[in-house]
Amino acid sequence: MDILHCDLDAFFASVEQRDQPELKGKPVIIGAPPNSRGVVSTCSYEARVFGVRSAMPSSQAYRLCPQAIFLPPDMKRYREASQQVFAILAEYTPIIEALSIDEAFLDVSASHAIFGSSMEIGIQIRHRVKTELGLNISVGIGANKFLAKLATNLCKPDGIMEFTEDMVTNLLPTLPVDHLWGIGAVSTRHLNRSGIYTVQDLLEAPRQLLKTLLGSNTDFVLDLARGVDNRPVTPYEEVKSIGNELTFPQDISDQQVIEQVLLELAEKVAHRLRIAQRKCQTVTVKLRTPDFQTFSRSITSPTAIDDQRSIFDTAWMLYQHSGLEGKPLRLVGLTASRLQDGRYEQPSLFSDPGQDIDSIIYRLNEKFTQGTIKRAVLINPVGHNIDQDTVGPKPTK
DNA sequence: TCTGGGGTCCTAGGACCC
DNA sequence: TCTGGGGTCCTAGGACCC
Repeated sequence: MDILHCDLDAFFASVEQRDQPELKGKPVIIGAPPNSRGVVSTCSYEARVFGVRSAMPSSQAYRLCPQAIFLPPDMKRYREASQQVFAILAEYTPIIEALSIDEAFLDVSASHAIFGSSMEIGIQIRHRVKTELGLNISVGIGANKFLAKLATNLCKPDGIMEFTEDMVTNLLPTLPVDHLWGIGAVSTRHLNRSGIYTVQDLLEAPRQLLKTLLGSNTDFVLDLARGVDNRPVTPYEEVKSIGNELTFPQDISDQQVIEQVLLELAEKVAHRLRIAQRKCQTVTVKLRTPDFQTFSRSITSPTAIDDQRSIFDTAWMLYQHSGLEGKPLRLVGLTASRLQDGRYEQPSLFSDPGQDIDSIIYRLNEKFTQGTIKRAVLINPVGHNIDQDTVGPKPTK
């Protein structure tokens, strides 16, 4: 029982209710406004009573709870609060794995001599986060990550629970299959169609059937179903991709607008690459049509890049060869992957004058505030010569 | 009802090489 | 003249997580 899973309750909404006392006790929804195409990011428990949930379209949330107070996310404040919480967690063990801004695993196996049992540590953490930061944090305790997280999910909100050996035997088998890590909406539907609803059903199902339903995930899921999870708590993992995307208020087919959006996305991605001291070899453009079909076009080059100009030029070229040029789109995204160490000059066959300019813009923006200086929209995307066959097939629909 | 934005991992087919 | 087998890389799509 050495793994703790700590999860802040309705985090964004709780920060707002803490800082604006007039919101206490009221349904608060953090996310996109109800008349937009966006979704709910987080909502207070007062809003959940009405059936409002994370990831639900804001328009639907409004229909369920018209009296709710809708607020846009203030990520800067949430990040500050998150850092304060993580500072408390770090006092109990150095082995912390952040799952997101409001969730973490702690390996406390070496912390008992100083801080007591896992339950005692959990109680201390909850007390301190509550009294020092005014936030509720739920804590699950288990022999491994999966059981600890399961405990949190069962004791939320504002709870603490240890998932005991006895619960592995008597409670885990009775839970619905979607409580298992990696079993989402699609797998649940497939399993249910085959008469598999609970963890016990899954354990009794023919292995061959599970293989066809779950593929390579089968062994991992069967382990979880028995309460086995050997994944270690990993404090740091190198980021593998950096991307930004944008859903438009209305569908856009004007190529000049798409160009401008790609330029802005390229600026954001390039800036984040530099912060992370990374360069990318692969650029991917994501396009979503009004019927919600999503297409991607990517290209990998032997030269790693991190400047806005090169990223934009590549993205624009991919868009122009996507087969969706001039078609209405509801979303455009841009992702950099195959990341390399960006601290050293990458060998290149060609010199790129744009890179120097971007370095200057970057440093100036670092020195003042980000976005003060921007590259003007004078980039001529022509000049790239790409073999059509290397871009991939055009969408058939 | 009408679907965000940030990610990770997996699969399958084709190109290409030996 | 009618066609191997293995391995790796790239690309596109999709499931899943928070």
